[in-house]
Amino acid sequence: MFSLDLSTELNSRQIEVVKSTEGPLLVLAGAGSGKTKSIIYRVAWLLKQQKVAPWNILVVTFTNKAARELQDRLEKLLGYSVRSLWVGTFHSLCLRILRFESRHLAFNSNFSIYDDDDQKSVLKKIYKAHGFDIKKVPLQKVMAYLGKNKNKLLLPEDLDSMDSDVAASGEFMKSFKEIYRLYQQQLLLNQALDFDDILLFTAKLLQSNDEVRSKYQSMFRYIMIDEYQDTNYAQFQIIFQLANQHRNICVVGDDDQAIYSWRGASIRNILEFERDYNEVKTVRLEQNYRSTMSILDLANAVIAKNYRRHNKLLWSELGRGEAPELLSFEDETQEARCVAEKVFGMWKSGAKLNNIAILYRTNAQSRNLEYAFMQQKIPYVIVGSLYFYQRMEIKDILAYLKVIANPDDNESMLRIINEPPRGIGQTTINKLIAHAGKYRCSLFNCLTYIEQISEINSGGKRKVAEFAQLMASFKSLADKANVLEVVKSIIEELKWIEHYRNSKDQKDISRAENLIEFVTATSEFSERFLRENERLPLLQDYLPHIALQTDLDKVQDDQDTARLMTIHNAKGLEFDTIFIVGVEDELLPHRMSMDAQDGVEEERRLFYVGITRAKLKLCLSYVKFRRLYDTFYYPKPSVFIQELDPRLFLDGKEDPMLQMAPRTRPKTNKVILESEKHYRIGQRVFHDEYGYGKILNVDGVGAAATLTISFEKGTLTKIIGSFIRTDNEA
DNA sequence: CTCCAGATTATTTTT
DNA sequence: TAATCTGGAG
Repeated sequence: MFSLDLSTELNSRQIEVVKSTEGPLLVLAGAGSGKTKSIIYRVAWLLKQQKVAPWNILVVTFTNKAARELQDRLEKLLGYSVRSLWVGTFHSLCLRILRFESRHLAFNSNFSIYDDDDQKSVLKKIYKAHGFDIKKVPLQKVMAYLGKNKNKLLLPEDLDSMDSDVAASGEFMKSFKEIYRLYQQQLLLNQALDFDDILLFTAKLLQSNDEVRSKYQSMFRYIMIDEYQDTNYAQFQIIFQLANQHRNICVVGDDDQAIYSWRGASIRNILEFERDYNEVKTVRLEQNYRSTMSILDLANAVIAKNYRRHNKLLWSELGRGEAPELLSFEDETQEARCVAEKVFGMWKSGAKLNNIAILYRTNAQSRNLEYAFMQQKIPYVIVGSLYFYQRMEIKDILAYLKVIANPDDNESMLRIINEPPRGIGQTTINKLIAHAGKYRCSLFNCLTYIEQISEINSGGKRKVAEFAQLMASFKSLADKANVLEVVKSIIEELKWIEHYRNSKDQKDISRAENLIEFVTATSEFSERFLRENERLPLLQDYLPHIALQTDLDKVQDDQDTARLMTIHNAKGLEFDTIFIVGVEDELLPHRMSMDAQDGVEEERRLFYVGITRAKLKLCLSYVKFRRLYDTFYYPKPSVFIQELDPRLFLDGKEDPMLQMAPRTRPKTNKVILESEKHYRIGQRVFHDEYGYGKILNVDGVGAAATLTISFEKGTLTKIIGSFIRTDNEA
């Protein structure tokens, strides 16, 4: 008889997490404190000891990868597979609910899912059709606001009754509301949801429909949420609704690792869990099983400077270890070269490259590193830079699949109607769009009676008819055949591989390879689906799965290559050796986040996340000279370092840079000296006549510099530095 | 449709 | 600075 041996595997706090199954439980789990392990044992305990049925348990993770890993480790522990357990991301959970409950919605169950690119292209069409000015209503800002509002569960009609957002001026808000309304209308017409809608409509459905709510409430007797610090309001509401009957909700997280507030995540959720749910039991996991004490001392010292946090102190029994190193370099090139040399040295003395990671704040920083690694001939991979499913050719074939499953999806239809080129030109397409708009039908629908559309000339008609026939044949295949057959058939019929292979462009060659990889991925899905469900995987089974996949995260783990990535991407990972480069003011903390206290605190958490990835060795570095676009400047070491006791670092000797002695340097063209520099790109400034604005470019030095400034009232102009004021002067 | 030149824009991005 | 996007011309 299987029994769970908790005491040999877990510490007393972790056991408390496992056994406190009834009522709300808040687990404050520091970095590396074995929280995933605790969750896994908790699920196993519920299943084995409490005899809870697997379908009564819901575990929500933040990434597909984490979900898969959790499921795998659980099955390993139990020794058998538990299929009916609900393990997944918020989006996958919500997608399942929405598809199943579609009769309560304005969408049919085959709705498409739009990613950011699709979203952008829908918005652009709205701009064009309704004459919105991209200068006055920036697309970026609109997209950010769309997300913000949806994450707060605010639909266009909710905005009217509210006072407009303080940060946005009246005119922007007026246009935004209109665009938001039109955008939702467009999505409905296309039978599509964007990522935020998936959460939004699930939350709304659970709030408004008693029948649906109580069905899921009674189903989910035990709920566990990982990475609770990164949940947003919509996710909070979903969980709040689901947990309201049994109230056996366990949230696990670390407020110190909240680094996604700019995506709508609210640190409030974890800070105020105790207020949201009464009679909460709180368990702190502070013992770290990852890093040596000298690394944890640094981590503790860094994060202690934050105000808005639950107090925690990490400790481990792994010994003091080597003290973190703090290095300074002349410039980025030297920094990159030295990091590469160090990595090379470790590699030669037997270290595994896949135990080494180099972390940076912005993607742009990877270039120097890549170059240095290439020079040293060190194998490396950049983690998470290019997303497989975001590639052009992959999005193309996905668009085919989407249209076949959901004929109302005009957005995808427009993407493929002439891809690969089949002689259906813009003129014909415009006529089709006009016709579809006039008769309120989908483009797909128009294709089927193309002969009756008099505006289109006979050549166009013939081409369109051919295309319509092709799509019809795909559709009938998709109704009954394995999705793998559908994918293969599309690629073959369109002669896609040949099309790319015949091209002289190197990019097209790799596109052909990507298509083949897509077939492989489909085939893997098909096999697994057959095994688990004992029936043929249809297109409808594949699309929801694939829509939520971001990366084809396989290969990498086993290859012995050094890892380069942003600090954000390093979250949840661990390495023997960590380098963090560019630990400078205006880079970490990033200049764009330095205006607000909250922004700086989040940057500090980001730094903390980076530090706590290291198991044995940590090396931080900054440079004295850096280039930003066409401007040169002398950065200071990050405040996050300056505010620390230097003895936390190797040698502990005072770096001259850290004492901030005034430096004298030869004047070079375009170089802005620290002592003279008053203005930086992105800085917020004030002008008596124009009001507040943001510096777009700095030409020259000090008060005499010519500044290009975009003022919030809409003026864009060049001004001599002495005519404006900065916040520091105010 | 395709190509080129000028314009534009540059933080992070679990889904 | 440099990469990507856009629109107009051919």
